[in-house]
Amino acid sequence: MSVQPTCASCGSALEPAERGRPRVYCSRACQAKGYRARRAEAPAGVPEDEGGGRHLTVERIVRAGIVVADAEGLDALSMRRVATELGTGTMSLYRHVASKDDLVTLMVEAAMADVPLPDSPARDWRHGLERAAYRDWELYHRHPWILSRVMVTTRAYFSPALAADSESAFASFDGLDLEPADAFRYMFMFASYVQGVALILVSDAEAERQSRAATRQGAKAPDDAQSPLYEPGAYPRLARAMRAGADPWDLDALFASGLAGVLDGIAADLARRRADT
Amino acid sequence: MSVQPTCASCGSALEPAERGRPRVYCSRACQAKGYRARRAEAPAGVPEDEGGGRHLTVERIVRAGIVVADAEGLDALSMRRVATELGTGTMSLYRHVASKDDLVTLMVEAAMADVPLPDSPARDWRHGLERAAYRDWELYHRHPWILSRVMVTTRAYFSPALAADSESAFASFDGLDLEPADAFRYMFMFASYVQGVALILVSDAEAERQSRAATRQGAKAPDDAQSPLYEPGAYPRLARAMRAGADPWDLDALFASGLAGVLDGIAADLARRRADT
DNA sequence: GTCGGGTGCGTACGCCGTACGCATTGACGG
DNA sequence: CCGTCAATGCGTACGGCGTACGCACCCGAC
Repeated sequence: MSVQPTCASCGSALEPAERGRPRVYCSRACQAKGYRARRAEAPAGVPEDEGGGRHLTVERIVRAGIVVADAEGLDALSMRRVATELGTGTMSLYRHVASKDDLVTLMVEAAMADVPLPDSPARDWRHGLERAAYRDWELYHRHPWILSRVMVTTRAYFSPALAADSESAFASFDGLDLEPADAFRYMFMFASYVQGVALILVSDAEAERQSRAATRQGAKAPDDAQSPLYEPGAYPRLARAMRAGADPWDLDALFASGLAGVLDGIAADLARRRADT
Repeated sequence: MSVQPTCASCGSALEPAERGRPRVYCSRACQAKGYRARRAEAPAGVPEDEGGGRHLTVERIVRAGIVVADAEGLDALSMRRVATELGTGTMSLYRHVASKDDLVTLMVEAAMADVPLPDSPARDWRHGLERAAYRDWELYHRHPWILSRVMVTTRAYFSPALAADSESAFASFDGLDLEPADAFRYMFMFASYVQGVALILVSDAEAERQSRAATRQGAKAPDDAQSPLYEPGAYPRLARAMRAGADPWDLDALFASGLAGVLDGIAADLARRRADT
C-alpha cells in the first residue's frame, strides 16, 4: 500500500499530479513556513552567515521591512520596495516569507522585541500596569505600524510577543488574589484604552509625514487655530474644551492623564469587591 | 490690467496655459468639490431626480460605497467596484468625488447619520456618557469601516458628524461647572477607550468574514480552545485569565464592563476635585 | 560526474487609483 | 430652430501592487 504524500508544513494531501515541483510542500507559502521551522530548530551550528552577508534570510528581510515602515509608514512598504532595499529580486523574498501579510506579522513580532519587558516584579499593581502601559506607548512611538495588528490579546490569533506582553502585565496582579475573570476584565479595559490612544498617535504620525511631504512641495501648513473645532458656533462645548485641553497638543500628557483615570477605575472596582466580601 | 484667473474651488492661480479644458477649476479634484458645493447651496428647487434615477450623484455614489463596505469590508471597496454597482464607468465617479479618500470620508460622514444622536438632555453625566458610548458602539457594529478614520476628535481634521457626536457627549457635563480642560481630559480618556475596543470589534468582524470565506472553500474552522493562549505553559496567568474571561467570547459584555470602569475613573477624579476645593 | 534539492529571480496576470481627453447631452440666447 | 458651451459620462492608458509559475544556477552527496 502506497502512503499518500502530505505537505511537510500544513499536512494537507499532496496530489500525485502535483509532484514534479514542490514535492514536499503544497504551496510556496508552506515552503516558506517550512524553511523557517527547519531553520529555527537547527541547533545553532554555523553562526548563520556573519556580517549580514549577501545571503537572503528571514531576518534580513524583516529588518529591511522594519526600516522602510519606520521611515515611510506601512503604506510605503511593498515587496518590491523591500527587495530593492536588499538588492534582490522581488520574488526571492517569497522563498523566506509566505506573503506580505506574513512579512508584516514577522515584522510586528520582531519590532516588539525592541523595547524590553520589565525584569523585576512591580511594587504594586498600579506600578505594574503603568510600566506596561509606558512600554507599549514607547513601542507605538518607535513603530506606529505595529497597530496594523490588533495589540490586545483576544482569542483571535496567537502572537508570542503579544502574549509575553500580556503575561508580564498580568503579573502586576500577582499578590492580589484576584478572580481570573476580574483580572481579564481589568486587562481588557486597560489594553483597550492604550490601543485607542495609540490609534491617535498613529494618525498623528501619518498626518505629520503627509504634511512634511506637502511642505516640501511648497504648500503652506494649515493653521490649527483656524479649524471650526476651535470656533464657538455649532459646537460651543467642544470648542471650549479644545481650546482649554488641546491647544498645545501634548499627546503624551493626555495619555498619562487618561491612564491615571483608567487605573482609578480599576482601583474603584477593586475597593468595591474588597468591601463586598 | 488683466485679472489672473483663479480656481473656483481652491483659489490657486490658473495658468493661462491651463485654459482650454478646466477653465474654472485647477484640477478634477477641485471640480468635484466645486460641484458638491454648488449643489449644496442650490435652494432645493427640483427634488433632485426622484426615485434614484439614472443620474449620477454624490449621494448615489456614497450610498453604493456604503453598501459594498458594509457587506464586504473596506478592502473590497474599489472605485471600479462602486462603478459596477451603479452600472456606470469608473471614471464617471470622479466627476462627483475627488478621490477614493474623499469618497471614504463622505461615506463615514453619511454613515454616522445612521444612528441618531440623543435628543433629550441626559439625566446625569454618567447616563450621558453611557448613551454616547452605546451610540458609537452601535455605529461600529453597523459600519466597522468607519474606524478607518480616527473617531476621536483631535485637532487633526474637521468632521461635522464627529464634531456633533463630541458636542453631544460633552453636553453630559452640562450642569457640573467643570473646567473645560478637565472635560476635555475626561472625554479623551472615554473616547480613546471606546475607539480601542472598536478596533477589536473591527478585527473580529474581519476575521469572521475571512473564516466564512474559508469555510465556504471547504476549510475547517480552527478550534479556539486549541490556541496556546489557553494552554498554561509559557503564559500561565494569561491562560487562566483567558479561560475565565474570554471563553465564551462576549465583546458586548466586555465593552460594557470596561466602560463602567472608565466611568468609575472619571467619577473618582470628579470626587477628588470636589474634595480639593 | 551527475543528480537533486535549495535558492534566486524574470515574466506575466489581474487587480488597483487615477490622469487625460474625447463624445454626448441639455439648457439657453439668438 | 439652431449654435454654443458648460456639464457630464466614460474609454484608454500608465504606473503601481501582490504573487503564481517555472526556469536557471549552485553546491553537497554519492
